[in-house]
Amino acid sequence: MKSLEKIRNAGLRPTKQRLVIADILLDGQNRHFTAEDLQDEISSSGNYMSIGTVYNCLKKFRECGLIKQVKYSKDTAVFDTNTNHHHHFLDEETGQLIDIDNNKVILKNIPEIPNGFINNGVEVIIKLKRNN
Amino acid sequence: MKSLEKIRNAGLRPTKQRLVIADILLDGQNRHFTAEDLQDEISSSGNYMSIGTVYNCLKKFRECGLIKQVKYSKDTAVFDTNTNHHHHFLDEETGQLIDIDNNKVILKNIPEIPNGFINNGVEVIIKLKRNN
DNA sequence: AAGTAGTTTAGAATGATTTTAAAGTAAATA
DNA sequence: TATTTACTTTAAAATCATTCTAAACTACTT
Ligand SMILES: [Mn+2]
Ligand SMILES: [Mn+2]
Ligand SMILES: [Zn+2]
Ligand SMILES: [Zn+2]
Repeated sequence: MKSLEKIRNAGLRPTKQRLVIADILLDGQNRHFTAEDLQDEISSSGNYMSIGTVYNCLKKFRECGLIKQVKYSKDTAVFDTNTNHHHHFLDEETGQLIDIDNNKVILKNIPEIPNGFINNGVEVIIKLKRNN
Repeated sequence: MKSLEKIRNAGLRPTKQRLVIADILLDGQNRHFTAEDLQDEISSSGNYMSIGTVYNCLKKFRECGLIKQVKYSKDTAVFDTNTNHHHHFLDEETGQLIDIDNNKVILKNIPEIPNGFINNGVEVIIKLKRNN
């Protein structure tokens, strides 16, 4: 599917900037990146985009489910092009994330959900340390 | 154990400010709080402390293992007085955390650790949504 | 008591993200 | 197609949590 269609299907206006970002991000690869990482890739691809627009686009993409955001990697916002329910290995030193397929992790016990709430998704983080 | 001992045992100098904080935090209750939350509690207890000092103390307490830090709750730093290995319920709307005992969660499968790394701890987050 | 290293503080600096408001563009309407 | 409307982009300023700076202070050592 073309970037134009993906953006239209998501209910967003296909601006030049959103198309540039969609071309970079929505290529089937699973990536974890910051706003600045993306701005650098945009530059490398021969385009220019203000950092404000990068943030605006990422917010819109997130809101309509084209990407996700990961909260535990770095102190800066990290986005994730893998929109499936999945888990992560996390190298706490560097913030590097590696995807874990949902079906690779099986929880035997899940504790009782507190009163007034419902389970809205389980996320497993396996923290990693370099071995030597 | 008295706050003075706890601080000494942790290898820190028992300053007036660290004692005030230890009195508030290390009372056996399990709390999740921000630097500003703590500064408010310090004020309520009739003491004054600059926000810089609150941050300095929390950093020292964290470094010597008297408290932990949770990375996925809010955008601001959240600290945790429960230093045992444990998991969390997370209300994503509010950032509220509820502790889950380590033994309440059993993982049946853990995927193979990537090459060059070792497992440095598994953390489970059960996201919650208000039910109605 | 004197010296040294560590700590507190107000205020400045930092840096990621958001806001502002003006100019530009996509979609809707005539 | 021309006009209108709503949304988007942008540079620059603002925000805000956190860290840094450097001077005054304090705990510990000798
Ligand atoms: Mn860069
Ligand atoms: Mn407050
Ligand atoms: Zn991922
Ligand atoms: Zn906790």
